[in-house]
Amino acid sequence: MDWRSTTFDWNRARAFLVTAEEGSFSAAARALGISQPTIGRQVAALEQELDVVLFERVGHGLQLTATGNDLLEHVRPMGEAAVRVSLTAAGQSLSIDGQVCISAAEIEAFYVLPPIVARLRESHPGIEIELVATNATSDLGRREADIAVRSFRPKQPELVARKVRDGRAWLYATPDYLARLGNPTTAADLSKGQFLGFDRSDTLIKGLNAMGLSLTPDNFPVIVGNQLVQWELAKQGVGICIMTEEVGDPEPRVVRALEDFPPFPVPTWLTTHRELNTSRRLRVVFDRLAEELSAC
Amino acid sequence: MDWRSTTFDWNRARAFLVTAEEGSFSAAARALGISQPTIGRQVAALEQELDVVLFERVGHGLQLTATGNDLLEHVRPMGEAAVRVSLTAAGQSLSIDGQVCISAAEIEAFYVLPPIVARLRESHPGIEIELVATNATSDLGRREADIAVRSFRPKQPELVARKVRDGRAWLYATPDYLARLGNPTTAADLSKGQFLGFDRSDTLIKGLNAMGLSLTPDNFPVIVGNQLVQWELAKQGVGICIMTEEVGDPEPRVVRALEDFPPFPVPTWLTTHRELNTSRRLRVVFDRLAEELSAC
DNA sequence: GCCAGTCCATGCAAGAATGCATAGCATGGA
DNA sequence: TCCATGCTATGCATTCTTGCATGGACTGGC
Repeated sequence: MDWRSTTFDWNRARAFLVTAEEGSFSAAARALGISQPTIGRQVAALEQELDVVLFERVGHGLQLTATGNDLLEHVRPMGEAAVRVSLTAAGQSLSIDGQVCISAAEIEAFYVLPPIVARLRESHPGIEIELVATNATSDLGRREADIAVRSFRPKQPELVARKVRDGRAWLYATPDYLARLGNPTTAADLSKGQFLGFDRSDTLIKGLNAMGLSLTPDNFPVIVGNQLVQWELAKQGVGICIMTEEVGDPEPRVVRALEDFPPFPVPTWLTTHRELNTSRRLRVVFDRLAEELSAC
Repeated sequence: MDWRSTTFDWNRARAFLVTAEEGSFSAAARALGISQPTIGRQVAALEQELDVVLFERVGHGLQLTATGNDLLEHVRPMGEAAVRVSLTAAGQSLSIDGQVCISAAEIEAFYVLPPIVARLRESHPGIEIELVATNATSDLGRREADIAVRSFRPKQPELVARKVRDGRAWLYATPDYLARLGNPTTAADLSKGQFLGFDRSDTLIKGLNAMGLSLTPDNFPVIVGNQLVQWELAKQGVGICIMTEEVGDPEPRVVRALEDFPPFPVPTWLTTHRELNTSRRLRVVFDRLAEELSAC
């Protein structure tokens, strides 16, 4: 599209519109809350810009010319659209109905979020929730999600982040598997165990070793990207899996691998984009998540 | 109407519209012929003004937010109306069809203008002519007429005026009436004559006396505001009437009252308002009138 | 006919918007 | 991996716009 044809000053068009509707520069100035000389000059500038005569200055007051009348016919819908823009913008901060997309790791999405979302839907039926269960960190900057539930603080400084919980994770395995390992009681006993890993990076190894274990990539013969599948494998005795205590403890098929071992700290961070400050809908969901996640 | 709701900067709305349509600040800047920092700052200012987030700045390029999309829906018709404004304004100088109102003194409207208007209508059928025959000088400032045909230069400096003709007027009466006056041959002989006047002001008396006559209000027993009626009275022998030679000479019922008396100069001025410079229609009619009136 | 009220036009100083130059950064291809 | 390209963000000098104060002119009522 060629935008050159709209290069005339739109504010001057507004000055013309309000002047024509109100009947005088002074009245238009009062209506818009700006000064009368400004209105007069804006209209004069528009006349010069479009090379037309909009008003005939006739002593007291103005007289709309035929040309001005023709133009007014098209400037008026411009103003009506502007009103809708303004109302829509104001409504964005007020109307609560609409979609909110929450991204969370698979475990949270499966075990933690469903009851929270159910209660939210009950109290705010107008808010539609899209739940994205992925271990990949959704990019809030690209609006892949509105709110992310993560176990780390986001790096981007333009995002809004709040730590809502300090959780704990333990190592779990079936009693059967542990028996095969010789019922380990110390960290050293686990160095021959098989662990379930997320990927081939050594992030998890380093983390576990920092807690006192001494593992190598050989301890991770099974790599499963999907955390739910990983947990299912652990429950079937394939190996040792790290899991938050809220999920691991109630599971009858597994037990903690080392009872006297310190837990792994797992913080929960809520992250959202800047619209938190302007969208009431986003604020409602964010606050609810923060409240519920801190409580559980 | 409450215009407060449209107080946001319309130019910023345009910056937003073009940015959203073109996909980037730089592209929008090129399309509008202004600089990229300006576009970026205008959009940022609009976001702050409306308290919404329109774009997510994500490295290379921008990402329209849901809010931005909602607002775009209403800004787009604003832009479409703006295009129509621009096209209409440009068309005002180009389209020739429409009305033109010509004001003229009764004599000109009756004897001179009809054939001119007929030829104009033939060559430009799209131009509709409204002819106002009145001795009162129409106020072009108030758009009571577009073009005025007058025998004097307008006082208002903001009007466009051109002298198109130097005509001459004489004193006419019926031979019968002149015989009753004793067939006058000098100016002094006419001081007992009965003249037909327009009104009770002494403008006409002063003018005639300046030419060498010596008249008083007593010489004007019959006052007729309508020039056509006045001329009809003269043709029926009621008195002496001043008339342009184009009208007076062809009339068989009257003769010049004083053959050797110098004629009264009667210039013809065409006057119009400032739109002559922007309205092609007005220009066509004005030029045609100037041409035809100078020729006759 | 006078006077109060209201309107538009203009000079001047303060404030805001703009453009240029440039830095910083992400993307896609050799 | 490096480079070329195109994007956004920012500092600074300039230009443009705005508001205030004021003058001049017209309208309507007493």
